[in-house]
Parts: sequence; C-alpha cells; structure tokens
Amino acid sequence: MVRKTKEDAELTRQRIIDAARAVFLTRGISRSTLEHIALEAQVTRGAVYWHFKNKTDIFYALRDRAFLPLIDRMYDTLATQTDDTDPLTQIEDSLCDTINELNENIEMRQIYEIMMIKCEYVDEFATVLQQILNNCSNITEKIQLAYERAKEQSLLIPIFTPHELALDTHLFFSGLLHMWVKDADGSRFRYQAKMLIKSHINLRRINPKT
Amino acid sequence: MVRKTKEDAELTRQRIIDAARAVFLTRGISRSTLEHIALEAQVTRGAVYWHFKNKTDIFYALRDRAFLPLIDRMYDTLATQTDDTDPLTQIEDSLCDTINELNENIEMRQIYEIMMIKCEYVDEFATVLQQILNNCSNITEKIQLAYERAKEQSLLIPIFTPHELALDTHLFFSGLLHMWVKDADGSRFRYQAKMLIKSHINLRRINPKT
DNA sequence: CGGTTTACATACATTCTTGTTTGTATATAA
DNA sequence: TTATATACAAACAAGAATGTATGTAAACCG
Repeated sequence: MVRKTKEDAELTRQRIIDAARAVFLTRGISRSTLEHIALEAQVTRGAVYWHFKNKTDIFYALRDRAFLPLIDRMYDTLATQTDDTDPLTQIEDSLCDTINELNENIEMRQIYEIMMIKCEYVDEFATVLQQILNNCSNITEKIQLAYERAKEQSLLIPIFTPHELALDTHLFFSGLLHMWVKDADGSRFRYQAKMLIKSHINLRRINPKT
Repeated sequence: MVRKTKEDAELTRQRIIDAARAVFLTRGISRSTLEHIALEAQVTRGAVYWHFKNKTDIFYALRDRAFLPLIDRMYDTLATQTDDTDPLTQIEDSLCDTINELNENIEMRQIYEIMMIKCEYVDEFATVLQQILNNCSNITEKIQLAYERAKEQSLLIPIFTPHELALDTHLFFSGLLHMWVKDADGSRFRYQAKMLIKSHINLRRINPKT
C-alpha cells in the first residue's frame, strides 16, 4: 500500500529522524548511509528521499529537534529573573536543569552525543560550529548578568569580575558536558555531575553552602 | 625513479603523515581518501599502502606524533615537583604550557583540531575515547596531588577538598581546550586563554595575586 | 657482480553509495 | 466522480573508494 494520509506521512518522517539518530549513534554520521537509515525506519530510500534532500538535511532536522531546544531552555532558565531566589542558585539550577534533561531525555542525550563525538565539522557541518560558538557567547553573557546581580547583592566573593567568573563557569560547564557525553558508563562524571556543579558555584559564594 | 634509500623511505613516510594532517583538517577524516593524501604527499596510493595498512593506521600514526607527547608533557610538568615554587603556580604553569605549545606548534594544534572536531568516534576510533578518559583521570589525579600540597602549605582556600578542586580545574581546562580549538579566528578564547587560567587558579588562592 | 629485497607506481576488480528516474496506489480536492 | 498531486517503492546508472595484484628499477647484501 502507498499514499498514506498526511498524518501518516508526518509519522514516517519522524520515524526516519528517529532511525537516523540510532544509526548515527552507532555508525557515526559519515558511515551511515541512507540505506541504513531507511532499513532502521522500515521504509525504503525512496521514502527518505521524499522527506529529505540528503543526509545533511536529516542531520539538521535531528539537531533542530533537541539541540536547539536545550540551548533555548538553558537560556530561558537564566533569563527569567525570579528575583526572590539568589542569582548564584539560579545559575546552579539552570546548569543542573540541563544535566537533568540529558539524564532523563534519551533523545536529547543521544543527539548531544552525535553532535559531540560522532560528527566531523567540515563543509556543510562547519557552520554548526559558529552557531555553537554564538550560543556559548549568549549563555556566557546571561551567566555574567546573573553574577552581576549576585555581586550587587554581595553574595559573591570580591576581587573577581562577573565577566571572568562567567567565562570560568562556562568553560567548566562546557568541559562537563563533553566529559559527561564521553563517560558512557557514567562512572566518572554522570553520577556526580550535579555535585560538581554545586562545588563550582560554591567556590564563588561568600558564604559557601555546606 | 624508484627504490629510495631507507632515509628517503622514512622521509616519504613522514610526508604522507604530514599530508594526511592537511587533508584530514580540511576534509575531515571520513571524507579524506587515500588518493587525496597520496596526491598531497606527491606520491601514489601504492606508496601509502606500502607504509600504512589503511587510513586508520595513518590516523594513529598521526596521533602518536603529537597528541600523546602533549599529554605526557602536561603530565610531566605536573609530576616534577620542584618544591620551591608553590603548587598552585605549578598547576597554572602546566596548563599555560600546554596552551603555549598549541599556540606555537602548528602540527600539535592541527592534530588536536582533527581529533576534537574532525573525527567520529565509532568502531576503530572508539578506543581512543577510552584512552582520552584515562589520560584525563591521570591528569586530574596529578592536579589533585598538587592541590593537596597547596593545602598543606595553607595556600588554598579552606572548605573545598583537593579532589573537587581538581575535578573543577580539569573540567575547566577541558572546556578551554575545546573552545580554544573551535575558536578558529582566536577572538574569543585563544588570545585570553592564559588570562582565564590565571583567573581560574586565583579563585583558589587564599591570597589571590593581583 | 648477481640475486634478492625494497619502495614504490600502475592496473584491475569489486563493492558501496548516491542521486535520479520511473512506477503506482491512494488520498484529496474540485 | 474524476483528475491530480501525494507518498512512497523499485529499478537504474554512474562515480568513487578500497584493497589487491602485478610490474619494475634501484639499493643492498653476500
């Protein structure tokens, strides 16, 4: 049978994206063929070519479904300034929230893994790097704003500027995400990620929590 | 002309490795063919197959020439405990030294870039991830030892354990290396990397340097 | 000095992958 | 109800990449 309804078609589109995620994860993007993806999605390459232009197109569809939302989410968590909780805890929460999401959301986790260690950033993929850098800049700015609020409220240790603190935090979290992803069995980083975040923020508090 | 001397042969071997570095860098590992590499090295695929089993073999040869030495170097810098300089400065210096090496040594820099964003860690490459994780563990341990010495000498802010400080430092540096590599034009991280390291270490000093 | 091995170049066969084209049954719109 | 566009499946053509097999001239060794 052919010619499904529009809903059915959208469903197969999603199936293809999900299949691509599984295939990319185990074979890496470059070694994944459209045949592999089609097989995993239980369709033929015809269906894949109907819904997507090529493999790169699938990759970007995959990214849009999880990578960007998570960035936005972290961004939002930092931007919504509920002034009753202290800014340092806000930073801590937004970082922990991201880790939580990665822990609970398999799709998110796998897409991150694909983008970090199963993708070669050349040619059509190179632009992604710039976008990541831009996102990082934005997030660092948001963190800096939070640190500035903390400084105003005298919650922050002196001497250090919100700018350098924000950069340090961003680099810390960036490293954490990378190790979190690479640490497949979870023994080294996954289980203690939140503790590490707490420690990191505590380093900045004028009155460290116990 | 064929049949070079042994020295000539070794030279072509190096030329092939150098060519592979250039090709991997621009095309990514998976899209680089042995033909590309041979062309860049001004030999034929015959020569490449004579010196190497396949592309993976070249990759590992490339890695051994720079990636491992740099790890060892950082490791050594941390391990040689010249007890006259304070441990925190030792950590700072070893991190800065690595950044220096990346700044000055083009080969080193490019190989790092290849391994970080031009390689998909699946199949034969997956084992590299484990090795990286192990190296990270070792380095974290060395940093922790330095922090412990700093604690004994009361150079370190209290409350925090050398263990969590070491993990935080390692994650920071890991993030820094990643951003350093991705920041191709250098505007965001490369030029201020050492400043960031200084700030990071200063956060731990009981008497922060100015 | 002659045989053997080395260090490649060249040619060949095979497999993989991609993009396109064609076919087709059915939803959908008019 | 019928024409058309949709949502695929299946077949096709072409190039690219790999590994191997063969050829060869010069270095090296006895």
